[in-house]
Amino acid sequence: MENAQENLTIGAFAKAAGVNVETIRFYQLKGLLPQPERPYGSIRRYSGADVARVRFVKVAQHLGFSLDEIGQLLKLDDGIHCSEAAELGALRLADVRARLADLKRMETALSKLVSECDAHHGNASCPLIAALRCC
Amino acid sequence: MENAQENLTIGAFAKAAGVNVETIRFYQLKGLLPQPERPYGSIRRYSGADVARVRFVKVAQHLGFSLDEIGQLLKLDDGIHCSEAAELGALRLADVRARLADLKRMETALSKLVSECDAHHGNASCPLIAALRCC
DNA sequence: GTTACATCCGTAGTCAACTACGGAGTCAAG
DNA sequence: CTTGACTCCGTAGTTGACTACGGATGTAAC
Repeated sequence: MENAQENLTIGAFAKAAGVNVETIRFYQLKGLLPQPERPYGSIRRYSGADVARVRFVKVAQHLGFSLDEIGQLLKLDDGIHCSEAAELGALRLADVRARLADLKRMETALSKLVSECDAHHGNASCPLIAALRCC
Repeated sequence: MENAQENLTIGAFAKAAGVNVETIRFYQLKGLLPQPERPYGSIRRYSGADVARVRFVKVAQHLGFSLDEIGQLLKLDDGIHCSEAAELGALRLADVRARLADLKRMETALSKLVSECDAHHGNASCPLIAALRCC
């Protein structure tokens, strides 16, 4: 199944993967994609497996993994190094939770200030500016 | 009150504000700090008001404002442009909330995957890797 | 008055993840 | 067999918020 596309040129490959051609080349440079064979100084060809690999990268990125970490995950992509993968996932999770806590703090502070500003009518000084100035 | 430090050199100023000397100069370049007078080709001097200004920048940064936005806020720092400040704050708040939602989605997905990995003992393939591969 | 440290200033480098450019080579259609 | 699009490849630019460098000058202490 899903043997739809083989022998793609880099342009068709990029389109199939939903990224720019330049991104493909960038990923090759970074080692996230193999440099494909190039028979007799001609053009490189890509397969559905390559498309899947780029999708893997994009999904992982969406979960907060950096390209470096995704490179490590791709090395574990034999399915048998689950604990290593889980370890990377746990690191990411911790980071995501830390950022979440940070953003929640921002949200609390900002929404308080904005609503104070909205309620502010007199000639007292602006609560938002005052909050920034005082601390 | 708080007339503690006047006539600070840039080094003392940076220390008092908790940033590097280079950061001060960078802020001057960006227009966040005024270029102070320099009598007869000598050394610039800074006051407590400058320290307060840098603190303002740092507090605002912590709430998610970019340096550009902070520049705008500083222009409103007369306390009478509350609605403009509130508008900037509302923009930031919307952005913070969007990022919050994004991170929450990441958190949900990642924590599910990591706990599945932790519960994974057999020789089935790694849930995390599988999740990245399939989508 | 000399030494040692601070300041001045412009330019360049850092990080991540691309994006853009440009000149050459290759490929497919007509 | 030519035209026009695509590909190759290396290098450079982008964004934001700094950080580093380095030679010249100022300044404070002894």
